[in-house]
Amino acid sequence: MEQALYFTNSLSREKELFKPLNPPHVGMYVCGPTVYGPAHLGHGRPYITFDVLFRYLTHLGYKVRYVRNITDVGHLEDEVEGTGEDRIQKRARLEKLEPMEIAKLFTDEFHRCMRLLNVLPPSIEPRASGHIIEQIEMIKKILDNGFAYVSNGSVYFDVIKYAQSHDYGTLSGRIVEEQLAGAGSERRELEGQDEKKNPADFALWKKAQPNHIMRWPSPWSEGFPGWHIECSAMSRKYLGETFDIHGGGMDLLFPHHESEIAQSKGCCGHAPVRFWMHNNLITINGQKMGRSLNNFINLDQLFTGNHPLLKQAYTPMTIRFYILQAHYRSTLDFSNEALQAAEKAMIKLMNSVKAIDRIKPSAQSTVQIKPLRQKCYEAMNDDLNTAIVLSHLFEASRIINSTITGKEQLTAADLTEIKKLYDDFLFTILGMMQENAADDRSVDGLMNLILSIRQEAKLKKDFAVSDRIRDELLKLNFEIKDSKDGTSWSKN
RNA sequence: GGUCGCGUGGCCGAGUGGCUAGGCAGAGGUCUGCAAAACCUUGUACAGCAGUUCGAAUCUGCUCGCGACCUCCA
Repeated sequence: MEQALYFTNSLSREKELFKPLNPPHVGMYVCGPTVYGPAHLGHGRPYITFDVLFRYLTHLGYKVRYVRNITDVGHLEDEVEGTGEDRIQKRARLEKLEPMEIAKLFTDEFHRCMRLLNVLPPSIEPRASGHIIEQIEMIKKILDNGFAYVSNGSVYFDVIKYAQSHDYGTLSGRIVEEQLAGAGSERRELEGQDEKKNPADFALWKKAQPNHIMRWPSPWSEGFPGWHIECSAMSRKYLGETFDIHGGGMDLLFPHHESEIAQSKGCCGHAPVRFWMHNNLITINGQKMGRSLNNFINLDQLFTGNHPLLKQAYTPMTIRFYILQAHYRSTLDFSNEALQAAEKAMIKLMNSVKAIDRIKPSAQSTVQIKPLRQKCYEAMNDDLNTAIVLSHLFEASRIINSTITGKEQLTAADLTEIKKLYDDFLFTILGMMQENAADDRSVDGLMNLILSIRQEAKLKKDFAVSDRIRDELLKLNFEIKDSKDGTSWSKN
């Protein structure tokens, strides 16, 4: 099916029709995690957002190469304290672990969380530490082109020089002159600032301090790559000098992505990315959730409920649903109330999906099912509006439930249609999944036995027994529901 | 100070000129031995002020409030 997908290109700040460079192939790069700590809720959002984009593009028939990096080279821990100590190194020293051991630990942890959230693995997941050579090659080329200079063993990108022949700041709407004017009233004291010709310059290669463990040889010094160069080098290697989509959180727009553009142009002479996409941040009490603000809740803590701000545990699918209920370009505020509402809504939706099989087809349908599919496509095509897609799926849910209570009727064909709607949009594209799916057959058998005993008790009007069975099962998280047609159960 | 964005009914959260978003919570009802679920009904919402328009939550201006980023916190 041919669908015209529009999404907001951060470069123009407008919705643009997406056309890949080389259809049906799509190259997509998303900034991945730095693996020096556990992933928190704020990290969950971009990976879920771009997972949905990956899934949707794939669903539309594109051949997507999705590259998401792992940053494991570490950078400065705390420049304000002036220690210059590598973050990963600091953790390692504290916990007496090798830096790479830490990186491995949190990479595994990250993967585990992504799996639980049903985030598909990317096509390629390159590590920064495995692409030092590519980064050095790129820096060399930028130096050759005259857009960088060596200073005391470090290499800096020359923003002023670059801005004379190229647009700088187009992505973030910044003007070099204003940056240089030093308008910032409280400019921070940054380590290595005196090595730069200009405060606007940024590092491509940093010479390592003696206590810096993570280091690699280079033509300029033993050191490590600058903050931005890894994404440029790895995207170029796997997606080419120009590729379709680059995604990430809005907090990366400047300086990270702006620098990526400058580096790539400085190296190859043209812009690396055609469509930039940025998801908004998750806030808590109106403030950005982030490591630096120390107001984050780890994904694992959400899953276990083990955090002082959490009133209960939330399942991975609840988290995913909560994120999908908002549009990706809006901020999303954390609260227990919001998560609890999402949990209930999700369970309601999932229950009606399960209930489809209980419906007996009718000769005629009393409602139109077909239009829902096109409405879902329209919502996805309009800047990935997952919130609207969900509202249509709730409409389908209402139809299913009304059919069960006899208010509506559906033909076998429409039942198939509605099932396919959920398969495609809820499961395949939005990536939701049933969490407590039908365990195993022995539970089915046991439940059938117990429920038949309860049914006999009810027929004998022995409600003490029937209620006891129901209440005790509920304590074990098996919820049973009586209806005219019999009793159904679900595990919560 | 600069750049960008936000302010929607009790809560979360869609929506960019006229048509019910949706979810959660609340109220009433149907069903039911009770309960739960489900279904039906129910909401003076669009920060404030002024303007454009036949018509604005949606466009313009101003005011107030909040947030993100501002060069090495991915």
